Amino acid sequence: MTNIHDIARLSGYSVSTVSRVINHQKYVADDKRAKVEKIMHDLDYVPNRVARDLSKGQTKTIGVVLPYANHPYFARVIDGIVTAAFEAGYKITLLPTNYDMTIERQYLDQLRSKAYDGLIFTSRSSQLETLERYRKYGQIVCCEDPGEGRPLAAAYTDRLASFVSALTWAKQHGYRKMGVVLSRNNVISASTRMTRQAYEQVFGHLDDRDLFTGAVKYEDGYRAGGYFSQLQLAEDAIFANGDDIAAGVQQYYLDHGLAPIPVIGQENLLSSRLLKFSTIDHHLEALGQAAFRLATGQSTTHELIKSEFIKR
Amino acid sequence: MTNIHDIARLSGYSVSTVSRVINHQKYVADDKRAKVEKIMHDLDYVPNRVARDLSKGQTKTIGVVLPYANHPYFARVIDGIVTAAFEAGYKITLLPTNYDMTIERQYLDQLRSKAYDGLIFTSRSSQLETLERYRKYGQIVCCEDPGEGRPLAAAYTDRLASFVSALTWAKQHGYRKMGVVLSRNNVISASTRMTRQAYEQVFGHLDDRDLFTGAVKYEDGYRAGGYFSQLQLAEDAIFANGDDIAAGVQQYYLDHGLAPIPVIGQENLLSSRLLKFSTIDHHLEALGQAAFRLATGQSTTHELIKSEFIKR
DNA sequence: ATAATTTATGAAACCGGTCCCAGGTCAACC
DNA sequence: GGTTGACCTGGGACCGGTTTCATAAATTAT
Repeated sequence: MTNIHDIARLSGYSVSTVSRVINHQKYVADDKRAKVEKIMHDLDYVPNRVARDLSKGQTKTIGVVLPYANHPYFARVIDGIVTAAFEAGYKITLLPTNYDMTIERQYLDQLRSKAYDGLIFTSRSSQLETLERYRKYGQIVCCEDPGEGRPLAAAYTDRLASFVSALTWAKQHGYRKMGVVLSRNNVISASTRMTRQAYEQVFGHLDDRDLFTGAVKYEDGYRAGGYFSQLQLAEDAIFANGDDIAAGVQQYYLDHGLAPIPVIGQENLLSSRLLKFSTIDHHLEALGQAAFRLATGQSTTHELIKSEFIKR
Repeated sequence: MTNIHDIARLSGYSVSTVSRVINHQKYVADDKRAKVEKIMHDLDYVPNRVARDLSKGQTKTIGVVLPYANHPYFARVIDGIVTAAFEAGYKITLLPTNYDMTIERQYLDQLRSKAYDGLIFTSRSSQLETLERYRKYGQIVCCEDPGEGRPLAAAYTDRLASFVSALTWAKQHGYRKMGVVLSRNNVISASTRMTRQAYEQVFGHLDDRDLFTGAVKYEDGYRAGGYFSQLQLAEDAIFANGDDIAAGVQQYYLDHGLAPIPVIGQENLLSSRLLKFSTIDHHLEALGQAAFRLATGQSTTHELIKSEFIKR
């Protein structure tokens, strides 16, 4: 494989000069530039990207940590990230964790090893403190509100506000009690925390029996439908952590000849449009774009993306 | 930032020995190994990934070329690729092209520059010959049947067979003529070629007026619905290049009070389950996994993934 | 006891670039 | 005429690892 030294030798000039030509720097005489370019072209030479990255100490690559690749939530965020990265000439590497802390730690160590210039945590299992500890090895962006004074860049949606307005709207519609579907029932998940908080603000105490957890996709929603319909707790409606999940709930009631149950979903996916139920659009592409911008910067700014409650 | 030379100096041993410890090679005395490990641990040392990549001449990274990131077809393929890559300890970089040949070429040049060990083309705009020319710089996998004797690895679904069986089934159901929705109406797109071929095999000549092109997502399907409904060509049903698109077609008819139109979609997405129309599941995760395996191998094998027609 | 292996270690070349710095030319300016 | 500064060029350290090779000690085989 031909390298910069070959080009230098063949052109009769120095490696420095060739490097200047490659990088379109000034202070190269026109004739020499032309000659070097011709030789590079004739030899079909392309500079080695890895060598450049090593020398420069940066890879122009951002790692995106996410639990699973094929999930509409993350697909939308990734879309935003990839779009912004493409425009900025950055590459995006996908880092699936399946919510395994050990694997998250591996990715943090890869950041230390200079494999990425920065990391975006679209979701996390590790403590915020852990992420902060790795902050010195590169930019780290999280997609939730880390709280005031945290030395982490963050892009997040105003979940609480949108949840409150959605639930308030539901209450005004006469729903006395709602069932809630969540993914992870733990304190790490910002979505879970905000949902509980909004629920209690609007409806009061959230009984654990009105809660179905572990829902990630349609089938889980379907199971949640089974759960809520068998329960005799008389939820008037269901607030789900995703449109596909909400669709699953509704479908269960439909399949079993039960009275249709109103649902509110999230993400404004196709399913909510087809079944015409209300949803919250968190503008995840914008979230992804903001996260990317933060990942390439130095600041620890917090950026808020407005969520939008869509009544149907 | 501490490097391998620091560890060598502090431990009193040579860089070679430290390297052996890092890579768990044999021929290091137990006591020295322990001492080196202790020092690495104390200094919180992590070997630089880029330096290793440069030295080894491989990055353990596969680039995935795709038109757009947020599309259910590619999301499923990516899911398969990422899953397989994770297990194999490889990284996946997303390379969006928006079907721009110039950009595809850039990614091919990045392969030359050793930025990736291999490239997977989930879709392409360039000629196959172009891809083949870059074959010598790394493994290249395409997701379509490149034909016999082509020096390219390939993983693809038996589109033609599944299309024929779907259309045959439709014909047996009494549909005399079907409208067809496609994304790109050109000879590069394998999906387009196979669709035309299957249609002509089952229904005979495909009139251009029965064809709606440029459909990528739900809204495009909706527009296609408008097109077909206004046309007085009496298509009995629509064969679409994706479930979400098929759903759009149906939704248009529904919204405008027209008689429901049967549709056949593709990918077995949620929309087809919710609206209960037939679809073809191309098992895209399996496709992605196969593509990844090929990308890390040396062979130019062709791997066929069976598609499945799901009648509803 | 000697030959043949296996084990252990370090020096140094190598991967392929970037970039600082030193040195030289030449026109402009005071 | 001397200083200044822009322009041009090359040497070589540097980024941080891997790997080949030479050397030597410790085992094992004959």
